[in-house]
Amino acid sequence: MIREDKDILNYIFSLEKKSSEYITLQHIKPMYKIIKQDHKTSNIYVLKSGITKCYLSTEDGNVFIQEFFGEGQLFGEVEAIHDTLSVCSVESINNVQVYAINKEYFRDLLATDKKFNNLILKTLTNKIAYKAHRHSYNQFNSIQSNIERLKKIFPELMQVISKQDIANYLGVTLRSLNRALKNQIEA
Amino acid sequence: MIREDKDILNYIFSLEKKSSEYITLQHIKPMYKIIKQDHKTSNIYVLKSGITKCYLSTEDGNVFIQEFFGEGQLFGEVEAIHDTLSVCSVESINNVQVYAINKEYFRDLLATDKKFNNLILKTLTNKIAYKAHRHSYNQFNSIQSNIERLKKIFPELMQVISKQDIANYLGVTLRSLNRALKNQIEA
DNA sequence: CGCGTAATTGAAAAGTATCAACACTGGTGG
DNA sequence: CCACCAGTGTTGATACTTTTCAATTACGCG
Repeated sequence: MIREDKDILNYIFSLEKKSSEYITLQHIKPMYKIIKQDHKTSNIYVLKSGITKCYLSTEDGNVFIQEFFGEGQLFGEVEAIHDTLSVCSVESINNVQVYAINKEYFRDLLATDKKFNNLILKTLTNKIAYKAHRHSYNQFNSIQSNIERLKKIFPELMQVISKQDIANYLGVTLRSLNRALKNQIEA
Repeated sequence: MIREDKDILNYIFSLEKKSSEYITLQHIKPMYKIIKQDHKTSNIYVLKSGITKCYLSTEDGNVFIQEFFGEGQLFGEVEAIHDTLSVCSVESINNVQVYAINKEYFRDLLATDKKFNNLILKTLTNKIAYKAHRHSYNQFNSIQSNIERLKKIFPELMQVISKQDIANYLGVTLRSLNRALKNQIEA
């Protein structure tokens, strides 16, 4: 559920020193919007520590959490490659450290650094495969089995992430989530 | 709903002549599995004409259609880049023509041909953005509005794609789809 | 014609959303 | 120190949506 990507993180770490003008480390408090949906982005980010949520808001005020990002996860890259306004918002959940990478520098790396290019390709395909499975699983399983699955792969779930966020991740109401949780205990 | 990708198609077309040993045009009948889930793949495909469906089957026999592919759409690339067994199955819906690209050649292109590399990056990010919006929309809207949306962006829907496939795309039962369609007419 | 696949429909059961009330917690100011 | 407030979490009752199960019809094709 909260994926990580050590390969990216290590690589960025190795770049950090020699490219300090393009890669800066930022310390961010909880509930800060690092990327705002439908806005222009000027950086690509790699999460060094903490957890963020990536979500999409609809016109009628609904929020759907696409994914929680863990260590090493990359975001803002879709916008940089595709040159569009931001697709999602990304917001810190706890205290977070991110490497902010200058967009032009990122594009440059992508064009000139084969190893980096390959890492990004892998990250993108990972994201695609992740989304495919996630959507499929969501559709066919009850709220209850979805929660059980989340708890299995991420036991600290309830301590770290608010109920509302979990509900928004599963695409259900908070009420339904609570009922499912209660039934689980009884069963 | 059925996306296309002329850029990829044109580029493959331009490569076809000089690389005929690695790129072959295949003519395929309806209901043929071009890629089988959980199997090794040896080609990457670009759809020249026709429509295919890309779907994921679950252990308990459910089928969830990720996407319908139209002209120029690429598939098998996730497996090639990531070097895994196939994530989804891809099956022809009508008569279909595909360019089958040798996997090694594809990787070679990706590493040496900057324009190609860039096209693939764009295609991957497109796919991610598409999936993000699709999943979100699916969650928050009733079956009825989902259908209305599909009909708007693809009016020939009902003539081209079976009801069962549409239901599997929306992640609902055929019964529910039929009820929604009937209500739509009455309203 | 007869067969298999696709499509349609009804009724009951299960799952979810909506609305609304109430409990718990950690801070803030009087 | 207590009262108050905002944010978060909990719970019940009811209405609505979707699935499940099952029966029937329509269609294309050898």
